[in-house]
Amino acid sequence: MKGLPQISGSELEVMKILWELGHATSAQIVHRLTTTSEWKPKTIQTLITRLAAKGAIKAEKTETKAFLYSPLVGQSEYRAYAGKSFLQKVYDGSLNLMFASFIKEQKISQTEIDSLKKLLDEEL
Amino acid sequence: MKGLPQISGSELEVMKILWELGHATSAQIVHRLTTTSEWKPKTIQTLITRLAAKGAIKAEKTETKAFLYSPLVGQSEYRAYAGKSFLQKVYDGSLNLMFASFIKEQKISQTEIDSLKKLLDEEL
DNA sequence: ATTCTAATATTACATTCGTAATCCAATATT
DNA sequence: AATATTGGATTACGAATGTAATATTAGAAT
Repeated sequence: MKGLPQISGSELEVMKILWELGHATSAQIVHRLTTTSEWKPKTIQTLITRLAAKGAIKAEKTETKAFLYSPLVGQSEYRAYAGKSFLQKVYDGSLNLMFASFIKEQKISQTEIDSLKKLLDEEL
Repeated sequence: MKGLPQISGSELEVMKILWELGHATSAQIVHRLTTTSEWKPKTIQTLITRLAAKGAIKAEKTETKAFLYSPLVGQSEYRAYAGKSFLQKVYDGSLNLMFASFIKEQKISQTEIDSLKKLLDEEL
């Protein structure tokens, strides 16, 4: 049971794409991110490279020169870890406190409230 | 709508003490943190100084040489901001997704479930 | 008044992050 | 084959962070 590699905010945007697509070439990633962000292609390349160096994604050789990248860290795995860290860091681990805070701060619709209550009911 | 100063993880530990005590001298902060952490006094001093430089806390002159430090950023203010950022960054803003994730990941007791449902009911 | 001490201020230094640019090698094009 | 293009590797560089040490200065003690 090791700790996940540290994934920075910018890097996370790359991860999101890989989580969505399953795998992608750097050209695909660059294409997506240049339309949704202000990053230059080289910047995106750097993020990809760093993620690979950290072991958060793997780069597979293909017949062409381009690698095919895929996530080695799963999104829910990441979310669980990030959530736990956040909870610990900001709320000293108190889930209730955190929920209360979120419910108070974010305006939350009746439909959302209902669906959350349903979620809680299922949790038995 | 300001934009809170960026508070790092280590710095946050100092903030927590000030939030708890309302205000404190550096000696007090150092005392607390040297017992609960491995940090050297000088390290803690640095954190205090940086927080002051960032405008997260204020340093008031007293009759003695020591300053009295107090938070300029409130804990709930911080939590609201940190929570919103986390939600956006990790769940792309979906509160439901996040809650579902937390409920699934953290083992959550029946009492907690009940108290959360109560919270949701109050939210009308 | 002089010295000791404790608090603040200044400086340090490696790592990570954001944000790229340059260099190099392997295909695609002409 | 010669060249253009493109993907990957290497290098860049400042800001923030973690973690402190050294230097200075203002009160405390003698």
